[in-house]
Amino acid sequence: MFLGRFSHNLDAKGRLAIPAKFRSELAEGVVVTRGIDRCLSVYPLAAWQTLAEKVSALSISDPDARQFKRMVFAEAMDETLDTQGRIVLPPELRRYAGIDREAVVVGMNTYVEIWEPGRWENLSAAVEDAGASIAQRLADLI
Amino acid sequence: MFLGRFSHNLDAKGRLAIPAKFRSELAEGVVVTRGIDRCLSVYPLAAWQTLAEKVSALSISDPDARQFKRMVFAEAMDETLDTQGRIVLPPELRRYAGIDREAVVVGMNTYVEIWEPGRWENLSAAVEDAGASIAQRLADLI
DNA sequence: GTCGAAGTGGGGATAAGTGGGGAGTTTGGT
DNA sequence: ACCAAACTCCCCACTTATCCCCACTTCGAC
Repeated sequence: MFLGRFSHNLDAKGRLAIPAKFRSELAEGVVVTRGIDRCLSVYPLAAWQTLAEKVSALSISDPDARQFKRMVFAEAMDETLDTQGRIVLPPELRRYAGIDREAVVVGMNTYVEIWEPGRWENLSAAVEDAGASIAQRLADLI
Repeated sequence: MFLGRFSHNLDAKGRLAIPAKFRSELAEGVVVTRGIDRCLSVYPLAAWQTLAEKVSALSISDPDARQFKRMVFAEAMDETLDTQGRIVLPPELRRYAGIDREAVVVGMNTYVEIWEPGRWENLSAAVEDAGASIAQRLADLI
């Protein structure tokens, strides 16, 4: 269960410290890949594997499905936390998310998202204004 | 589990270094053959055998199936990694994929694809804007 | 204030990618 | 049958990147 928001810095080698609270659930390994809205998604290994099976099972004869498959697997990286609880963000993924030195690490219950601070600011500001209506729309789900 | 995208160079002898992360899963031997969309496919030996059975079982009376069968088996090469973790790409397969000096090695979860860099660029540029929808589709699978 | 845990930063050992030399085999021609 | 050319495969060497480890700093708790 990943909860909370943390601001951490990348070092010169592109390493990002994972919040200590998250580490035990990610100790088996993680998969980092592109997320929605230009963030990065970090999945615990077990969660990724169920996801990967579904993607792998897609028809090979459908060109769209082939392309989808390629992007999912080619842009994903599997890693393990280093002894300090950090992961390396490869340059391609940093570019995709616009992350330079600072990053926001966000718990999303079953997985973790990583954001460029400015982008995170914009989105959460937008949500605050629209908060009432969004909440109203989604309240029925509870 | 093959994940990620790597740019490697062929040497003058047509050898290609397999990313170190992939080697343990390919140590038993590999089969290199023509892939879809003018790339090359590299299968671990065990995965190839199950694939070969399926292709073998295709109807011999269907002309398309016969032709597919020929393409798969006639152009396939079985190899083992050399002591440096490299494989040789035979000239016919290089010509098929348009590979000269550089190549992109792509993890596809259960197997590996090898691309000419320009061709890979084109394909990924085509879906670059679709990146968000890919992530969306991925999210829906969770 | 002190202690401990967490975040941050860098040095050095180790492995990976790349390139080339050379022994042993095969191939094809004379 | 012999030789020469081509090929394969193993080994060595160099450069670069990766990872592990150690050390400093900051922050919160007691």
